[in-house]
Amino acid sequence: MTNPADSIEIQNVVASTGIGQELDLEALAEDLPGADFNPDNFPGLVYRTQEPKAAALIFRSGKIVCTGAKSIDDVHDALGIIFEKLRGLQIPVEDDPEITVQNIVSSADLGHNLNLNALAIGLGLEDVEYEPEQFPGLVYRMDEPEVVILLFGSGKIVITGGKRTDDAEEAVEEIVERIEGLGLLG
Amino acid sequence: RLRKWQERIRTKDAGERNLQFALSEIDRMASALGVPRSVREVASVIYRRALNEDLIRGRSIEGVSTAALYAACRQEGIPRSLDEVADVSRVPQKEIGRTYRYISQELGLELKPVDPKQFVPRFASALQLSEEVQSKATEIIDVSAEQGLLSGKSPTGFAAAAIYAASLLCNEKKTQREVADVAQVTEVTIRNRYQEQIEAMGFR
DNA sequence: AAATTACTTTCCAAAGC
DNA sequence: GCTTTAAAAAGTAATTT
Repeated sequence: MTNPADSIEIQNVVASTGIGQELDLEALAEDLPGADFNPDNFPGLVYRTQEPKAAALIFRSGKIVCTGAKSIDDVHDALGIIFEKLRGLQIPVEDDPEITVQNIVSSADLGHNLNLNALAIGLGLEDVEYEPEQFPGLVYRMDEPEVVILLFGSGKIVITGGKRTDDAEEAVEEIVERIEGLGLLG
Repeated sequence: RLRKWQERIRTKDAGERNLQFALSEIDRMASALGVPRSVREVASVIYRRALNEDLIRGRSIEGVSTAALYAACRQEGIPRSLDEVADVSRVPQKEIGRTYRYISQELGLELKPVDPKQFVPRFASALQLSEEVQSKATEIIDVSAEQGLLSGKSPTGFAAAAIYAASLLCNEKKTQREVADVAQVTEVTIRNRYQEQIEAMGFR
């Protein structure tokens, strides 16, 4: 018996921070090789780090959004690289900018096929969105922890909306408990 | 005070005009889809409820009208696919789906997932297939759904494959292309669902 | 007819329209 | 609301080989 919680893999971490300094993005786009800046499309400058792989959106206000990292450590490493790059360009960056994790996307496997039709009714149609004509996954909004879970017929799931690593773990335990309680887990 | 009173009249008038427009649009789309008058009335009730609950704000009247009609068809057990509804609407399919999910949630419609079997009579008659093919298709849907093959699958594609399979079994063959056209799915989808369903039925 | 690419859904922050 | 960024799940669709 493998525990579904052990199958959890973090797929993406979204975090925000700021250097406490206004930026001239036009100039930065020139000085940062590989930077994408299209102010007509989007006000942020896009910069990608290779190792760890992540993408940062850098704004005129000095605020930064980091996404695509596979762990919270990777978020710190990727942002650390960006902070150093900016310092190298003579841009003053706060000593330890506060980094706030905004969202963690994880995947997991419940290990059994799911009858999504029965699950939609069992979990309660008021908390569920299941429209297989539009998307194959069942969308379940959980109250505690406050996350959104996408459940698929294969038993694979996606947990998103949480800010702590523990959220995914608690969510998996809770959803397994609920599905078992309904007698709908293999 | 007077200004506020005038404003109220103005919004009420606008609301009335908009309601009239919405109801005429529901009527127009319902006619184009060939749904019975009872469904139009259900759609009208849903639209009025959405209006009373102030769900139209930030959304187009057309979008809410179409979503109300889509919901009404489902509620009455004679669903139309989003593709079919989009064909007679002025708003894109994506917006209809998003608006439907919103009003469905807010009004607490709690509609169950669409049952593929509900498409069988309409698709089969469009293909001029017999009653025998219809009941065979229904049986195929029941058996394969019981074996868990339905989870996550599009109800139109599932129904289309069952109809295709049933037409073969009853010697009233329709091509995958013919079935795909009435169900608005691709031949690839029919082929994929067909293989699974045949297996589930114990054929082949 | 198989492979590839791309789009559907969920989450979140950022600045500005 | 929208715009952009990232990532997974699985189904469907449009292209390409």
